Amino acid sequence: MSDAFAAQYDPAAIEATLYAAWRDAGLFHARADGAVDPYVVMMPPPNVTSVLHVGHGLNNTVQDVLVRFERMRGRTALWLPGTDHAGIATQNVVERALAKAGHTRFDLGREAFVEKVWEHVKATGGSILGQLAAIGASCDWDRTYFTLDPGLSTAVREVFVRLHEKGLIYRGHYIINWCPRCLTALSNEEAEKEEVRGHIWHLRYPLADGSGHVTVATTRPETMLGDTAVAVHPKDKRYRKLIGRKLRLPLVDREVVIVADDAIDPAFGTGAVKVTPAHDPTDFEIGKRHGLMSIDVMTPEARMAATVPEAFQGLDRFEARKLVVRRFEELGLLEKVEDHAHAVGHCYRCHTIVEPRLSEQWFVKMAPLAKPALQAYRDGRLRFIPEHRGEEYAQWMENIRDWCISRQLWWGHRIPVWYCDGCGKTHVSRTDLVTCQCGAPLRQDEDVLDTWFSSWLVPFSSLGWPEQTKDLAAFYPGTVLVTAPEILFFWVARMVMAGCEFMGDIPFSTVYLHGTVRDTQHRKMSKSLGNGIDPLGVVQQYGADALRYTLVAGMSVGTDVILDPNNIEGTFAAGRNFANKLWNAGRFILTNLEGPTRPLAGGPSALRDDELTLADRWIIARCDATVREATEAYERFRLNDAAAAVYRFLWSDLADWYIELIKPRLYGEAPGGDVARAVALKTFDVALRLLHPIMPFVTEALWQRIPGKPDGAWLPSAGWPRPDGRAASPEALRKFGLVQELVGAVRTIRAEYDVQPGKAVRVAVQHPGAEAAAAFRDEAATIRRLAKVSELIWGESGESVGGYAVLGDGTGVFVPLGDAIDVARECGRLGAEIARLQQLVASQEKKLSNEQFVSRAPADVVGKEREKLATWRDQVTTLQEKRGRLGC
RNA sequence: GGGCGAAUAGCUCAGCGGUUCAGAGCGCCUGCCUUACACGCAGGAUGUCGGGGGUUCGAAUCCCUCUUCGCCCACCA
Repeated sequence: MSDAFAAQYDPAAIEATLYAAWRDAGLFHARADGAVDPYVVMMPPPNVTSVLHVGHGLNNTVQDVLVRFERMRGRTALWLPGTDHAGIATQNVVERALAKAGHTRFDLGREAFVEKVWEHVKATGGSILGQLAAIGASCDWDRTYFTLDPGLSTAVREVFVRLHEKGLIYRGHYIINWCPRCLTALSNEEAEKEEVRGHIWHLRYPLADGSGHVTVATTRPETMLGDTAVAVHPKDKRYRKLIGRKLRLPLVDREVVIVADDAIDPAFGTGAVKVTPAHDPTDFEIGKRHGLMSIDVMTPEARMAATVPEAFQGLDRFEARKLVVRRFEELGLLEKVEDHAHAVGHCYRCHTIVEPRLSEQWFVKMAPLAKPALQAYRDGRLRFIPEHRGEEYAQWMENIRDWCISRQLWWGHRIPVWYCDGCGKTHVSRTDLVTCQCGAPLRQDEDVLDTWFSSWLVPFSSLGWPEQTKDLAAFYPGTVLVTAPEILFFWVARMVMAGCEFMGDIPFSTVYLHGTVRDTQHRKMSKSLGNGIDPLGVVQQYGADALRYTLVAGMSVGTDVILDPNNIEGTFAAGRNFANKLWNAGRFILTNLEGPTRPLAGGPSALRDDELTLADRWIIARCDATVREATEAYERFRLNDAAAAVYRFLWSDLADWYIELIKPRLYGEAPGGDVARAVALKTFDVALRLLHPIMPFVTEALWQRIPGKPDGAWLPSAGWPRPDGRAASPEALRKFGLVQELVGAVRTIRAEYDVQPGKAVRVAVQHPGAEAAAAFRDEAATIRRLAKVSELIWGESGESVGGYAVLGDGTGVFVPLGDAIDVARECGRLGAEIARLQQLVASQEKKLSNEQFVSRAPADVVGKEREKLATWRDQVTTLQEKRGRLGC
């Protein structure tokens, strides 16, 4: 450590050094041998090429706080980091780079392209992990994984083969979500439904015999080029007679039949539905039931294919839509157009509208996997925070649909399936195959697996599965999964299913879903909106602790974190200021240790009561209460409460009061300096530990300077403070509370009467309660010092002009101010105060004269209310006496 | 179309086992460079706790309803 103890905390000067020291000391490494009550957190692996954004910042700060907390409590804490190869996203990045040079991946060919992606990943990939270090993330870097690592790839194949053997993986022709931009199939989850305001067109299809027409309603007129039927409900009287009749499809001049199908809702649209089996899932099912033809009318890029009339060929689907509508209009077959809002799927990577498309893909049968995963939730073995998220999980599990896992990409785990063109056999294999048993060469399936097909395995694949490793034995199942709600279904739910299927147990028992970081208009932060906050910029300018504190203090269970990208200073200053406050409090305590002090091996309570002042006992009690509050808050994931508790203790109690009032003792102007030093140091030490999970750097920087700290000891492994029964003292809290009230009252009077800051005043304390009297005697020096009081008078001061106040326990406070004050103003003030109290008295009397209340409310409640009334009455009497003496 | 959250000081939010609960931080106003800190100290103002109705001796706190935001799910073309 540098010896500089500057008046201003400089995070940039110490963060990197401290982080390296922790890492080099092996503090973040969890040993599988002799692991103690393991606490395991799987980091949601960021995309390998991504750059840290504030969402990552929030997610990883939360994980780090939890992990540091549990590690300090002595548990073997494993926070396992990794990166995701992110199939579509990463391939897109490299393809865009190629496009700039005027090339496509097809120009390069598969092998060269994949090589290129690897180059890109090796050159730039994983830098996000270094960025996590910059915010203080205490992950076990020795175990960092990449989803394309050999070990994880083995796990992927193992899982594919096992599921296939169980009949849970199959290949088939179905309507899937197709992204015409990424040129790949997507899962249902990857096609994000978004409300789109469009139109619904009513198109007339003439009957083949010219005897009339049927009107169909559609939101996608261009698909009519691929219609092979019109369907109506079998019981729909309007159309019953037409079932089986033929229609002549305009534009394509094809005859299509009218079929009856239960899937049709007679109440919607016209009750007659055009059927396009190749471009709509419902139509596909109808087509299967009625043996209809499927005509694919689009190319992979969603242009009109060679299967449509020449006039439409090559047109983009939306151009084709316009043209179809125009043609219908020209033919007099466009009945009407209505506005219509409906949910349309968008590619989650490039936001292009997905096209439902018939194609051959690989699927995982999900229902059997969902069963135990749902059961775990129903049993209470898997819990969600906030709780209501569990219902979303359950709903999804209950309505689960099969998972399309094949992607028409090149970057990813290639599907471990080989086809023989000789004998036609299909081989599913753990190892690469070259030749078929029949002697013919094999060719591997061209597709790769969905990126999530590797990430759903990480709770065990990252620990060495399918090998039975020590890590796996020690750290599976894990403990908590921390993430944003967005990937609940993509990742969390699937991990639970994989854990149940392959490990026989859920991978974690708690899912903590924190909010999303949004701007003040509640918009998600994103590059395209330009409303993002660069966490690394914040770290540079304000320090990692300020970033972390702001994120943690701003979050509460179940709500989003709102930050203002247009007011970075206002957003992060509080965190920076707090770090600086801490730094200066520490600077004061640590530089005032010269002179005798007490070794406090057993904690503050090791001091004998008779050598502690009221203030000492108070701060010790407050410290102890803070230990309880903070610990419970961390345990309950109420990180903002933990932050607030320690903030209050450090700033309001320790800095504002205790440090101020022990100054005379430290300077040798009052006895007990050794005890004050010991108490200040010890309570400060405790506070540093309590705050370390949230603000690791500044706490460590200060803790390293604590004298007597064992050589080579670091805060992350320094242990967690325990609540101490002997330290708790309600009596000290009450009594010192009265001292604070008294000081506050005098300060208020001083301010109200513009008494010069340097000028001392006298204070008369009148009919104090027993505790107040004792407290004021004990802390007379404190009162004199903090309220600038020259003399504490017991009873009457003999003067009549001055400021009055009444403390909560009824003690009167009179500050004689001689001619220096405005009598009329003080009379008014007293009058207002009396009126306020009288109102309270009146409503209290009413309450207590209410027979219903007195008889029905619990006795202790009634007793308390009576006490309140008595106190207020006393206060009124006191104030009226004062008013009388002022001659109001 | 289903399901679910949230509405409390100018801002972000606590408080929701009913009876000192109307609070915190930031912001704002006033006075202070008091030998740890002006990224500071002291003092202060601000809210019919979204509207309406109900239960109760008593409701931000429980129930109903309305309004406004937000989230999740959904093959009504």
